[in-house]
Amino acid sequence: MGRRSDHTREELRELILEEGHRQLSEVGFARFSAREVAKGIGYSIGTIYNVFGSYSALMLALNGRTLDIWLAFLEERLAGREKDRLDAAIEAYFDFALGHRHAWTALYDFRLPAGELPSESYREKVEAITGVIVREIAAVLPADARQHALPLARSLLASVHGHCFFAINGTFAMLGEQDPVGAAKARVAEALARYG
Amino acid sequence: MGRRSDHTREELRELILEEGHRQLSEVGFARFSAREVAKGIGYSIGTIYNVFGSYSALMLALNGRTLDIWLAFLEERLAGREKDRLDAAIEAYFDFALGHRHAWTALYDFRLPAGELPSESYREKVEAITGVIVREIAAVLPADARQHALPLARSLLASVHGHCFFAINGTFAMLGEQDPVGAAKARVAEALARYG
DNA sequence: CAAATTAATTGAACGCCGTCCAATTTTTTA
DNA sequence: TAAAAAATTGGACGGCGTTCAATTAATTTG
Repeated sequence: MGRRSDHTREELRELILEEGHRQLSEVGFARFSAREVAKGIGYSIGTIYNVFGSYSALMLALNGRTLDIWLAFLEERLAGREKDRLDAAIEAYFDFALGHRHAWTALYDFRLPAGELPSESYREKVEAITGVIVREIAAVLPADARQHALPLARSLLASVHGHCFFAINGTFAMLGEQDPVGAAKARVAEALARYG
Repeated sequence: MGRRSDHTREELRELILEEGHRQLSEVGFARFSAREVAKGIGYSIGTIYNVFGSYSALMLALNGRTLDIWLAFLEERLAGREKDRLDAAIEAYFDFALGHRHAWTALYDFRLPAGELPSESYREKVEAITGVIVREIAAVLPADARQHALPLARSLLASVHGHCFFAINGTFAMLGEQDPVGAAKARVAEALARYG
């Protein structure tokens, strides 16, 4: 088969990302393959390479999509919430990771080959999620401590991430921890307590 | 070539682990291959399978070796230290991860296929490292708060892990965090302050 | 000591993978 | 309508984990 006009380049890109994310969510990073995505949309492997150029570019785009979904999920959980917004954000972190286990895990399992850098748009997505946490932390800090919101947000994100990661990869189960979410909330509360 | 007697089964196991860990540390998990290890020790791929049975069993043994080295590293850093032992442990966490980047990363990049469980000996190694932290936390807690040492240790390990992970995978760099170790120490100190 | 048995080792074969690219076909341009 | 450009294919390549029949050496048995 030669040139087709079933889809524009943009449609094709969207088709691949849609099917790719579906498959990634289903089989997980270790079993994910670009060839299988091509099969799934009825195109050949070569077409994936036409559109994305490489496996890492595809993975980065898929992880970008996960970040998009994650951000939307987080904002939705916070929307309209009056009290305990940070706790809600922590719960959302865990719920998203547990509910999209494979996609979430792929965010960290996939590493760019040495020398390659994440695109600007990928960085923006990561920063957008961080931005939500910065905003929520700033909101609970006393006015004279607001300048600590960004460093605190980065650090508390790391703490929550560690708890979530151990919950998902089995480390906590191995060590007998039964309430990872509660532990994460406690650590965040202690950090904030310092600023009165 | 048929049966040889160059090495006993135990020697062969050790040979494979030695070379495997060397290669894993050099090329990282994504590029690591059992075939290449076989080449490295002058045996065929079949022999690796005779000794370990599968790729996951080999990886688990290699990660077990990393945990052994990590535990020894941690204990050595703490040996003879009088003050700020927990801070020293946190520094050791980061220093080990940074100094053995590929091996440390492989501990988390490699996931057992669904259904397989880590061996008892692997669990013991993880618990041994946790045990060090439990001990150090218990030592700084007031006597009437000692029962919190284990849950606190699990949780603070997760926090420190999150910081270390973000330091190594580039998330912190992306977000402008310049002092991951300092942030981790601050979070741990705040958690302990509560029992102060 | 010789013959039979057991154990270890090999490497080709299989079906995957990411990657590349010459050939083909359609669309667009001239 | 002819020429140029763009898109799509799928075979080829070298790699991977895994399996296993064949081979060879060590060990046991008679």
